[in-house]
Amino acid sequence: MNDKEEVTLKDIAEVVGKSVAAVSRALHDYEDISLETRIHIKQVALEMGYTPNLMAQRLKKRSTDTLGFILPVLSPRNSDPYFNELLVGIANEATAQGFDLLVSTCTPGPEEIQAYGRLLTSHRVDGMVIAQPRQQDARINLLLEKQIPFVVIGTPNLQRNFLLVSDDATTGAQLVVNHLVAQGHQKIALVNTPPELAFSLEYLVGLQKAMLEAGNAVDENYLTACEISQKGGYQAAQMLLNLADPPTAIVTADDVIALGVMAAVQDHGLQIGQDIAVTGYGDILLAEYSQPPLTTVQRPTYNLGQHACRLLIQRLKGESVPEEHVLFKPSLVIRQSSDLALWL
Amino acid sequence: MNDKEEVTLKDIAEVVGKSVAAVSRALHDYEDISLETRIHIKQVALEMGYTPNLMAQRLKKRSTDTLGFILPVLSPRNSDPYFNELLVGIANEATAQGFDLLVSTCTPGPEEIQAYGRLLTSHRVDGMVIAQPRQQDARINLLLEKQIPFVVIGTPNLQRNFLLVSDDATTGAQLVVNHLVAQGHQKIALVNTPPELAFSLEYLVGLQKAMLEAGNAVDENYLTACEISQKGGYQAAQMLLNLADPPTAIVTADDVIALGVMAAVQDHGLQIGQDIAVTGYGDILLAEYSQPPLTTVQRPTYNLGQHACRLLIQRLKGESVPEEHVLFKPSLVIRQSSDLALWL
DNA sequence: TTTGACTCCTCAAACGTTTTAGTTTATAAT
DNA sequence: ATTATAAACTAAAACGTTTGAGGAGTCAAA
Repeated sequence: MNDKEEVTLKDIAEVVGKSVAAVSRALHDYEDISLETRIHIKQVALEMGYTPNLMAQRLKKRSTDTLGFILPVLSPRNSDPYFNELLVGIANEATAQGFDLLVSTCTPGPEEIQAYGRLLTSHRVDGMVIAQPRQQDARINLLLEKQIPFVVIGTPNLQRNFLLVSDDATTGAQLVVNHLVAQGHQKIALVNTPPELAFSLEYLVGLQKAMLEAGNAVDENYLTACEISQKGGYQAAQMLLNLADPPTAIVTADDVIALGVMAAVQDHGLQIGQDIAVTGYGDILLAEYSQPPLTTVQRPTYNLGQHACRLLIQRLKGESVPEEHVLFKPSLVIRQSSDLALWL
Repeated sequence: MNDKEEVTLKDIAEVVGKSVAAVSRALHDYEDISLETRIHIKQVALEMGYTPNLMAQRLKKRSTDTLGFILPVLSPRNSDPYFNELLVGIANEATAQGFDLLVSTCTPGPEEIQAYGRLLTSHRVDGMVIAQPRQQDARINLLLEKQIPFVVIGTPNLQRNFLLVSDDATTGAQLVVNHLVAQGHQKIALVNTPPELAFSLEYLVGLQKAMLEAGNAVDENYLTACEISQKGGYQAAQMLLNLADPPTAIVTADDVIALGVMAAVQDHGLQIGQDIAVTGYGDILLAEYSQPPLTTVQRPTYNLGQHACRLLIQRLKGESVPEEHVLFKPSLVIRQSSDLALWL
């Protein structure tokens, strides 16, 4: 009846006529409580609708069974589908393992590190998930310094001792370039993600490597970058298309950018996939339904999140983590934005 | 040096030679501690790098300053941009107000209610944010029954005593239909969201009302619905286009659905915006960059999340909440998918 | 000298657990 | 009759904080 009164161990203890300690031990299946009593206590606990007070447990155990994840947000409206899929992967795995997930947002920049500090302070979380690492990542330094367990979801070009789950951007870029070269393209331009991202370097390396192997020169004017948004892609593409000698293919380092590029190309009066090829990276759901459908590199985003979370929890539980670095291989998804043969 | 040792009130008390109680009171600016002492204690606390142990505070205060939000996820890959924008709005506001946000995921269905139960149990969160309410919403019943504070982000057609922030789908639908009628359309079809959503009913009502006012008959065959995904929209559109007397305009209740519809229309060899009009709802970022740009109803998603969060926190803090229901007015964004004049 | 008021502080309980170090009782071995 | 062993439990401390009640000291008024 008395809905608002929480049932505590003490209440149970009174009912069964045992000590609080006995009740606690019984519920945790300690062998030094007789089986009979254990069963009885559990029964009573169930009947009384007992649920342990998490805060008390956490205070005592000095751990929170909670992970933290900070969503980088460029602007209120702008949120990358990549992070959502990642978030779902992380959240699902955390839930499956009985962990809570604390999500915060912040715009990348100087205050970002404060947001992290806030979360790390006061035993709010046991560990953190870091996405989209940068070349010099203050967040990683902070976590290393504070000795908070964490896992990074990013690219393998980070050499440090921490858990890392990544896709292989270099290979991804090579797959794209090889495909375009096979389609007869020589004038291949790049719209990369911002240079401070660890990803960007790797993608650029892959592109250059593949171009070199194909005996294709890399035109400096063709190498651009922009923030990860349609707008950024749109503007970058405009620039490329206005060059004296415009490219015949535009490789982008992100599907969201590619969508912007495609809009610019179309506004320029060109036919995507016929006059000019466009490719993306990530294979977000929209890639398949864009007009025309976008050739892109499939990144196992959900699995990245899931696996990262799993690794982090393993480490938190003190289990030995089999591999510190896990690398997912990308694959190319060829659609009409880059393949003439598909237009028939 | 001793990095891992947390500074506690006791440590400070020893240093300043006062009691733990005095330190606690000083840090909370109690008047019964002399100003001098207060300043001194705060100074020392700062120097020692004291941060309160949140779990201890929460245990004592019996509140967590944490909100819960459960992301409905149709499938691992499929996550609606709407929820992300909502999430960002909620998370930003929560952070701004010093609240934590616990995010969980679940697929709508029978186990969903367990996910909610898990979060509500054990003082994990002080309040919940519910999005995308349904006609008979078990979640809302659960929360009412358990007497947990919550806010619903949805549509105003829910008559109950709880905090509610909503956009006006009925008006949104009317705006769309009026626009299409003005464009000369008579054969207007609807691809609605699933009927169990509170939103769907309201959208349908708006559409019917506007049609009636325009003296337009509503053809039963034109009224369809599907899950919120491109695929769903694609299939629904295929059906509509294969009718003996296909519509000249397809109104959808969600931008994501609209993107699928557009793909189907194009695969059908029709020119969107010229042969047939397509509209969406939500004005997600992609709507502007789709090909052609999508006419849609602008929903202030970020603000919905932000405002809902603000209301909930107000209630949790015991402040009186000015209005129980807040209604945001939608506006129509006309783009080429529905307006011939824009094609010149 | 008592009384009261005021200032500045301390005591100790409380929040709900978990866990260490026992205690009690019964039974078995010496 | 003593001692060891085991089984089934309990008392109490601990986690770090907050808070109501109260105490010591000072000062002024009666």
